[in-house]
Amino acid sequence: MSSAKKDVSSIPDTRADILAAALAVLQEEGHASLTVRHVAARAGCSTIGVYTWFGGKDGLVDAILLDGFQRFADALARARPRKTPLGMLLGQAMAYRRWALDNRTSYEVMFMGAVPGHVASDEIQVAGLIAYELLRNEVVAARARRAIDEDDADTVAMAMWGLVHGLVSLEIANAEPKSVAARKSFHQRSFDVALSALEQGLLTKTPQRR
Amino acid sequence: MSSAKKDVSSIPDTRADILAAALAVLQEEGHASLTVRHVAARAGCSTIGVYTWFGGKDGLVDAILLDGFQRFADALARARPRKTPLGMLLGQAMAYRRWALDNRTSYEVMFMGAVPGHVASDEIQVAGLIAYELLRNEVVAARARRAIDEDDADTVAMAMWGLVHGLVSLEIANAEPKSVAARKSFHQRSFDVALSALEQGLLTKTPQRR
DNA sequence: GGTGGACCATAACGACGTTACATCTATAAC
DNA sequence: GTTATAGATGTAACGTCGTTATGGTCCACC
Repeated sequence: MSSAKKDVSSIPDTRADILAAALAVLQEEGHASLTVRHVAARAGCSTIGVYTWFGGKDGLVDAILLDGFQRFADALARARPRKTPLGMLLGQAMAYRRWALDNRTSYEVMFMGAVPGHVASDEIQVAGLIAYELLRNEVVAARARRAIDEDDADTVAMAMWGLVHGLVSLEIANAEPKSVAARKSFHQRSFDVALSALEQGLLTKTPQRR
Repeated sequence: MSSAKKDVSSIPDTRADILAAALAVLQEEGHASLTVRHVAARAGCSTIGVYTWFGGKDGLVDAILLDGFQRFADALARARPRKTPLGMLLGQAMAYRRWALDNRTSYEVMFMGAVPGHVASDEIQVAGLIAYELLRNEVVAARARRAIDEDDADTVAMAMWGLVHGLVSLEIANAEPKSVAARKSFHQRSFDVALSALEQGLLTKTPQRR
């Protein structure tokens, strides 16, 4: 701005700066500090930059979500391979929890509605489904090898997702930063028990009526 | 205010008026409209009333939460009795989902952080644990009758709660008001499958290591 | 040189939670 | 009956939020 003129390699500067600043704010200061003014100041521009490049705060958060979903899907896709189809499924569940705990602020924004008034655009909702597709594919694979005895893959995938999401979001919501290791191992254990139970249960045909 | 003087029976008026107005706003207009000014106007007083009787918006939301947790615990306690201990447990899970879907806005405030900056007071967090205790009691009862083969009741209760909360919050988050009945039955089915699978799994000792 | 458009800073708007200040009311003391 | 004290309340304001109207700067193109 004041010193040298921008060189050629940094023409589309401001947009990237703002997004980087927003991600940094989110990670270092939490969602409460994710304001247009603050992000703009950290990016070294005026608030208007957010409106020029993202259309407003909603657009900025959408960009944050897109980034988050991509990193999340990458983490799931890189889950350690297992020998059995059910093992693959459980491996994804563990990768899910691991990523969520390692990326709390992102997870909270992506799946726990941490940004107050935000409603995700259609495009972003589609991006969010990519991770679900990864899970669903493992269900289909497991079913093809008769490791799961339930007709509808979406039903099983949703059951799985709900279990994992629920436990993880309870764990994150309960998180006092100073919490003892005991709390962590408790959540870890609940997670393992729930997953094992689900694994056992998925091996048998589930009754239609209760 | 203008007409007749308040009669003796309505001395502690304003506090109840404000709380009722807040609950009405929440149910009829959603969390976005839950502002101090709006609630006060609906209660027929100035914004200062919220500060006099609740200490601020946080206190008002705490009162809303307290009301919600009580109604929620009542609903769980009134879950239809079943014959088996595991049946009782599953009955509570169903009552949980039923209440959450019938009281979406309350559930969103109570368990999904729908009110932006709100941090629940310690007292409220304790109130929230009452519902958990109901669930935990059923787990203990089931274990006493050897219907569950897992040592730690908290672990099982948390697994159960996580499953139910996760599925319900996904169902609520997905809720387009105009959504078709197909979506509902899909969630219903996922819920049943997950619950049945968990039921099967809880009948057997879960492995410690994976 | 002139022109149009993309980008941006300043300052403002309305709404939010909150609070300082003055007023009003009701009860207690004399 | 008068006065004093404490609590409840209304008005208006402060600071912050997302957002926008206004106007200026810079650059490609004719």
